[in-house]
Amino acid sequence: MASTSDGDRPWQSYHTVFTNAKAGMDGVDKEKVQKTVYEMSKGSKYFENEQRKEAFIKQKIENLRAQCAQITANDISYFQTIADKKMSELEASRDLSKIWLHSDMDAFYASVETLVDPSLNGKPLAVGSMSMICTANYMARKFGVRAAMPGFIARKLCPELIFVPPDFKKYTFYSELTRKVFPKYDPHFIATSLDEAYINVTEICNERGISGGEVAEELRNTIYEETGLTCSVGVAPNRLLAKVCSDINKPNGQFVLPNDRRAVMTFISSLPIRKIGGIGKVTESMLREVLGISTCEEMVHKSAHICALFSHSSSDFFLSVGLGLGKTDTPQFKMRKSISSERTFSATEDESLLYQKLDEIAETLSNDMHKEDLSGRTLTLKLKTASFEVRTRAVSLQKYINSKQDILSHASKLLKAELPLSLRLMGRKPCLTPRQLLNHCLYLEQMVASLVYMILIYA
DNA sequence: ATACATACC
DNA sequence: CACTGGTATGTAT
Repeated sequence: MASTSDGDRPWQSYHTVFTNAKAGMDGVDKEKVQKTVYEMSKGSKYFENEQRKEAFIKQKIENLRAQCAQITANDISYFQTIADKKMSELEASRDLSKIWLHSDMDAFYASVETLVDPSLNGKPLAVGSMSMICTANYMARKFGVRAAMPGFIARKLCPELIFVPPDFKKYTFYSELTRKVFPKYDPHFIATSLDEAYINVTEICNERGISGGEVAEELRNTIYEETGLTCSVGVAPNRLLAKVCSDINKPNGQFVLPNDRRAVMTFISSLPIRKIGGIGKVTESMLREVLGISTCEEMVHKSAHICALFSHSSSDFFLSVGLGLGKTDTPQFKMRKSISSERTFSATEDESLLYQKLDEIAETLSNDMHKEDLSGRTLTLKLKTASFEVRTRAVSLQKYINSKQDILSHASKLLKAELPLSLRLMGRKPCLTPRQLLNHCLYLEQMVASLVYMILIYA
């Protein structure tokens, strides 16, 4: 376990997400990046909060381990029966008749900025600020700079790094250009963000008698002609696998996984679970440290343990991943379930300033809701303290609301109720720790059933 | 229904 | 100096 002591290399135990294998990060000196990120973060409030979160996750893993140790041979045979039944049901649902593309623009925001200002060409570029980077171009990634990294750390890793502030109008414009291409291949394509989409090309392939790979080639060329931007594409029998595939030959590349069960199983057999959308840092650690699972195939090997330790929805998901399954249908209509607005500002203990911030957020939220003719009846206030601790407080109302005044009055009540509480929490160390609120955010949430009601009112 | 955590871009 | 913002979903109570 402890083959190296943290005393010698403390940065090794700081589990940032910044050193994961990611497209364009091949030749990066991970040790150096890890060390720099650690050095820049250590001692900060943010860092301390991360340590707290890590300790919590470690505890969760310990609990799971203990649970795992209690499982008897009898239990295992019982859960193996459950797992086998689940897997045969899943297997029966396997659909290899569809060909899905996942299209993913390469370093999208950075590429758009370079397209608009060619003088940026050939330079390491980050879109974002000293606080946060949205996207880094491939040259910057060579230094370990990447999305979700704070800019001041990125500049340490790459002093030449050029920063460009985000301009979502531009990205939306180019996103719309790409979205004019997709319908030629699938009128019901699914856009998941400004730079990503799923395209069902089954019919086009049949009509024109060409392969998914050929469609992908053509689509990438068309997107380049229409936008001047490159993208990468994955081709696979389902959306989950197509997404994994689009990352394989990034940038400006594609990868085809044929519609063949053997090919899928071979692909899955060595695929690290972290490559799967929905399996992040925490889930990866849990599965690896409790059950020794690191590849998708091992989900099947440990299926009994998975069913014994995890909920139905989790175990169903893990087993389907182990079998290389994913969604193959096009959901008819995706309705939004929530709308939110949040803003980070420098920590303050001034209550009138907090109410002023709340006012601004309520205004933004109300405007956003009116744009889409939405209203909701569950309002959530989100607060982040100066120590990065996040709290949420919610109320469900009798009526649906969307006016600034309604939002503000209910949110203010929620905030008011918190202010003495944060004072009490800090009560142990009087004067020294003011009730600072770094950040507060406002959510208006809508229940699924409520949305139907809303449409009746507003549509 | 509420609170909190995880994940994705 | 400086660690986002928007949405969905899972887990626990």
